[in-house]
Amino acid sequence: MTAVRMGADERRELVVGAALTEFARSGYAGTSTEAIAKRAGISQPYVFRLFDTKKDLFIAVVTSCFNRVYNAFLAAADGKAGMDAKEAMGQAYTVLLQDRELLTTQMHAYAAADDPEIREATRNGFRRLWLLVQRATGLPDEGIVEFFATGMLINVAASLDLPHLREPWAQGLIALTCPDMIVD
Amino acid sequence: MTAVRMGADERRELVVGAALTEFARSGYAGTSTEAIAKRAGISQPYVFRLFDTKKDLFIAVVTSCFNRVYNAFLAAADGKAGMDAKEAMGQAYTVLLQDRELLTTQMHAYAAADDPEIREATRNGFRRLWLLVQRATGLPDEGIVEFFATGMLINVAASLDLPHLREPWAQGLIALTCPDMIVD
DNA sequence: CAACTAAGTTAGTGACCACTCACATACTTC
DNA sequence: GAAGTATGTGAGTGGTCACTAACTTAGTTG
Repeated sequence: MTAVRMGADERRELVVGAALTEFARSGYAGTSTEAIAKRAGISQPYVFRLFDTKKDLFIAVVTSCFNRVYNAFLAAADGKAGMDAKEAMGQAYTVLLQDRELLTTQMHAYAAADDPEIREATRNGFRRLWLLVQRATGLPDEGIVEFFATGMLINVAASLDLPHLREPWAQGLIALTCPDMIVD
Repeated sequence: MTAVRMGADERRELVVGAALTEFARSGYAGTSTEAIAKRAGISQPYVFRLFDTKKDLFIAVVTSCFNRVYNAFLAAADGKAGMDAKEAMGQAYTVLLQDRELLTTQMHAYAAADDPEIREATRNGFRRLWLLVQRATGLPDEGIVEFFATGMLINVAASLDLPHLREPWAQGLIALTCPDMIVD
């Protein structure tokens, strides 16, 4: 059986999407290239023609995640400044996080950052975001720190699936950081 | 060759310590029980006599991490309340984080929380901390959220090794969240 | 249509890994 | 000192995994 023929770049994007789903669930070390290939609908060796190593693929996935956040922030802050821009970007983040894969992959990237190449890719994504928020809001460091600190707490809350945990402390946390995630 | 004989409980603690080091570096899926056994100075099969599964061992490690933080917070807040208690616990956290293993293991626990058993253990640790901080400070939810949000940003910053990154944005982040981690 | 290139596959391979089994050796207790 | 129990090991085992080699098929171009 042969997959429908496709340009390599297009196929690569498709594989990155499949890999995102798998890496989000099981992390870098816990995901097999076989699982990714199956989800992408291609043979497993072909993954290695498109990406030299599993690590390269993981880095491509992480980079793509950060890019999506970057673009969403950029669009949200367009024409705004100061607290207006900050709030717009915060809002944009909670919308993005409806896609839990984006978020868990981010956590896996931080966790896997012991590896130098993965660390550098993750750093680059994070730095680009930081500088963007700084530029778009013009706020002092305290404001940027608060923005990202809240974001990271949201990530952890989602990792632990707190929105589905019917306990007051968890509901309070969600209500204050990302009310959009409340389920009922 | 046979290891010096030891009570099972004592040996278990020793293995948890060795496993902490290995899991911190490579995460749950990325760490082999062989590596843990080697570090602990025992045979690999004996790991499985002490802990039924690799997952059980990982959970023991995660639980032990949270317990260490819990005890440190408890001691720091002793006899204090309100912002005093909060500051004391924040200070205690930055001291704890001199041990990077504690912190990276935490990140690995969040990342591995897709597994239900690991998620529950991690949740339990997090909840215990949250309720302790709430009780010890008596602050409203906003204050607790801010405390943990900052903590999570510190975790990420340490994962990305930002203290060693000589860039202004990173140094600013560190200076505002955990100045104790500045290296020079 | 022949020569070439790009897309994709099948069939491995060597290494590793969680976990098991059967056995050995040291303490304890009566 | 014999019997029992807890601590520990050596030698597998079935399965998985990242990655490779060699081949096929589909477009493309002169």
